[in-house]
Amino acid sequence: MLPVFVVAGPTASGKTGFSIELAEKFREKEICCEIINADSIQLYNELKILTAFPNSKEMSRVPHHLFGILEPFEMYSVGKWKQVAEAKIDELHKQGKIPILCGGTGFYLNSIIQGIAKIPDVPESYRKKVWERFQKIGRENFMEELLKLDSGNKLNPNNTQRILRAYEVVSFTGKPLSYWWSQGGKSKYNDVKTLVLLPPKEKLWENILKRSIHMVDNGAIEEVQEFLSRYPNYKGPLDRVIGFIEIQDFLERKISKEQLIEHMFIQTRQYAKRQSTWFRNQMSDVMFAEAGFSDIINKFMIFYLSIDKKL
RNA sequence: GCCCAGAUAGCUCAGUCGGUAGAGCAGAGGACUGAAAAUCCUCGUGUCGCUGGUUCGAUUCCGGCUCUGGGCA
Repeated sequence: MLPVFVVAGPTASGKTGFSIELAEKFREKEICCEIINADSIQLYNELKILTAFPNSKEMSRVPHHLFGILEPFEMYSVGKWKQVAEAKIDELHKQGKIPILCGGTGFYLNSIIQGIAKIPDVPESYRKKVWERFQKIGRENFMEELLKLDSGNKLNPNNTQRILRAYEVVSFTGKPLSYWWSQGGKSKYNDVKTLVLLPPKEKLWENILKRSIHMVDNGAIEEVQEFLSRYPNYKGPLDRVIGFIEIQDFLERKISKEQLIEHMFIQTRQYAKRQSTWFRNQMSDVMFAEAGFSDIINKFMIFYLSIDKKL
C-alpha cells in the first residue's frame, strides 16, 4: 500500500516550493510523486496572483492536480473536495505514484487524514430557504427553533454559519448533526505522512509582508479590475480571498495603496495564526518543521522512509 | 512672536464635576464534522507629556516648560 504525503503549513510558509522539491528528491530515487491541491481557494480558476497560485514554471516541474477546477460562482465544500481528492489519490496509487496533498486548508486535510462523517447533501435551494428564514425571523427565534429540533446543540448563537448548517441538516434530514457525526466516517488511508511547515513568527511575518507588497506591485490590482470587468458587482465565494474587497476599496479610492498593503498584511497574519492553531491542535501524528528545505526533506525521508525498502 | 486646541494602552480616541482609567483597531490564546483565506469565543496596569503649586489626595484644578496641529502676524 502506497502512502499519502501531506504538506501543510500556514500561508506563506513555502508549501508550494517545498512540495515540488520533495517530489523531485523522490524522483531521484525512482519514486514518482504528484501534487494534489488542498487549498480551498486555489481550487478556483481566477485571481491567480492574489491567491498565490503556483506559476506555470512550478507546475511544469511536477504534475499538479485540482488546481483551478472551479468557476467563480461555484460553491464548494469539504465533502466535495474530499470526494475528488480521494478519486485522484486512488488513481495515482493505481499508477504506482505517491500523492502529495499540499495546501493550507486544515479542515480539508483532516477529512482525508482522519475522515469525516457522511451526511446527506442538502440542496442549494433548501439552504437558501433556511437562510431566508433566518433573515425573516431573526437570530433569536431561529436559535429557538433550532434548539427545538436539536436540543443537544451547544452552538454559540452568534456563529451564523454553524447555526445555519445545524438547522439545515436537522430540518432536511430529520436527524441532528450529532447523530450523523456519531455514525463515524473513518479515513480510508492508513499510511498518511503529514508534515507541517511552521516557520518562526518573525520569518513568517516577513514573508507575508513581502508577498503582500509583491502582489499589489505585480498585477493583483489589475487582476481584480479585469475580473470585475467580466463579472460586474461580483458576489460569490471569491469574496473571501484576502485583498479582494480591499483592492476594490482602493480602486474606489476609499483607501490608499499603503493602507491596502497594510490591510492585506494584517489579514494574512491573522489567517496564518488561525491555520497554525488548527495544525497544532486539530491534527495528529504530524511532523513539524522549521528549518530550511533540504534539511527538512532529508529528515522527512529518514523519519518516514521505510518506503525506500518497501519499494 | 501672539492666540486657540491637543498631549491618556503599540495606533485612533473616550473619560475622570479631584479618590490613579476604558472603547475600537492591532496583539495574544482558543474553538472548529460539507461557506474553512470562512465563522465564532476569551484576554485591557498604562510614569494619563514634563515640572512646580493648591489639596489629606492631582491624570483631572492653577502656573511654567516641551512637543504637535490650526489660526493671526
